[in-house]
Amino acid sequence: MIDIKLIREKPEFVMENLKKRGGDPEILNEILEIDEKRRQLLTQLNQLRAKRNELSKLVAKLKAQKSEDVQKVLEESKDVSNEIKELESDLKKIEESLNLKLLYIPNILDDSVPVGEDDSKNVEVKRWGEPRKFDFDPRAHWDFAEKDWLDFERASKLSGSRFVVLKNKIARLERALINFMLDLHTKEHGYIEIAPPHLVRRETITWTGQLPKFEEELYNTQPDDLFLIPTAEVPLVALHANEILNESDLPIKYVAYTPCYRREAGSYGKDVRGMIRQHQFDKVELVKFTKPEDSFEELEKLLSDAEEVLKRLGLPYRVVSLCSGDIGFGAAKTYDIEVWLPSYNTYREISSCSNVTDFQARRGNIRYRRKDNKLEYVHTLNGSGLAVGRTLIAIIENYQQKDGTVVIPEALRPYMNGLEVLD
RNA sequence: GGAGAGGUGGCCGAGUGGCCGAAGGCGCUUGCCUGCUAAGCAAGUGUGGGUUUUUGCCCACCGUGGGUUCAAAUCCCACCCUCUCCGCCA
Repeated sequence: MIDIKLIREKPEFVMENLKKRGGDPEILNEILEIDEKRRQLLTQLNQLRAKRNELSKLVAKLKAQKSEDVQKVLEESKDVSNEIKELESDLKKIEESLNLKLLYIPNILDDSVPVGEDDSKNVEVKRWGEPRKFDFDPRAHWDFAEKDWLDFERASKLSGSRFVVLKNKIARLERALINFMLDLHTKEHGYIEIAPPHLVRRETITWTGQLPKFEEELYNTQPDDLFLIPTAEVPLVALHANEILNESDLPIKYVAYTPCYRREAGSYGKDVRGMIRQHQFDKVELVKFTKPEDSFEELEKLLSDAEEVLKRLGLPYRVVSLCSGDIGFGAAKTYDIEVWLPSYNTYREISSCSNVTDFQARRGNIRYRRKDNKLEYVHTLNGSGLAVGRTLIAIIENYQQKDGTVVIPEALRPYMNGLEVLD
């Protein structure tokens, strides 16, 4: 949620921002119109309420004096009260419609975000590592299904398309990856490990921005109206909703491993082969709460914490800064980390690191008290560190050998009981 | 699922119709005091909104939404949430 005052005071700025994202700026005019109406009504209402308060005091006073004028004042006050009731009901409707519209406005972009319509305008920031040259035809990860590692057929028997069953040593490698990532971020990067709920309330997921706009992307459970989390970002950010944090506690850094559940509505036909795009995937997520003045610096650190995972695994990657048309709804700035995948002969997203500034803090009312006792919204940041399923794919594809076996990256061997090769 | 208790400011907690935006305590800020720290003393300290050039003025907020009343933290109704005990259960 962005500040209504910003829309009121700099409408052309907010409009420009919306255009850069490819949104329709007309909604802003609607908001301004409703806001104007709201303030008029509020002024009128406040005057009436002031009058009622005054008359009520007068009643108390006259009653104490046993004055005969009481009856007249009571009647007048009753009239005022009725008028107030009507205006209050009008105001409520107006505020509901205003709030709903505000929930659909995306965050303000940082100046450094490249302007462009789609992912072709994303800007590469850096590269690390060299894509390996194969002296044989490398297999795509789904070709390893025949080794009885990945079972797509049985998965679809159980759950439909976009699910996979991991078997044997690959299942174990997945578990090793999770532990490796959690250990790295907790022991070396200073994150606190959290094991959050995977089902959350409608309210919770509104705080973080996935609702109301992206409901069709989420799995909803009935009859309790709980949502399966699409990312651990949701419960991690919501941990401090409606709280006032201490300045001295910031930045707060959390890491959590969870499965993520996404309906992937609107991505029909995309990445149908293999396990690149699944309805359920494992992810280790990083979340930070920071002071506003620190958030962009913390984004760079968050990015580097995520990059470190790929460096230790020896997987070549590049970092791109997402352009205005490709960046997410709540983000002010986003870096994607893309890992080299031989099967696609290109880099594919494996992590997304964003500074959400005060967008979620406003929605979830997450503030902190400065030394001068003033309250201020924190900034929230999130990033994958990393998407585990895609990391698994990257390892299989990048570390495969001619005989169909896969070398285990050294950093993972302690988590695999010293095993060096998957066969 | 059954029975009960409860949701008040950053925290704890008092408050059953007007004198309550709310006692008291803790915490925090500032000043004094003190070799240092701690303690002590004094003052200050809720949030949000509208309006205003400023000082200010006004309004709302005691889980949420309705209702009763001239007037609601306080009375009534519904809902949400938390806790305790019992049952069931990994």
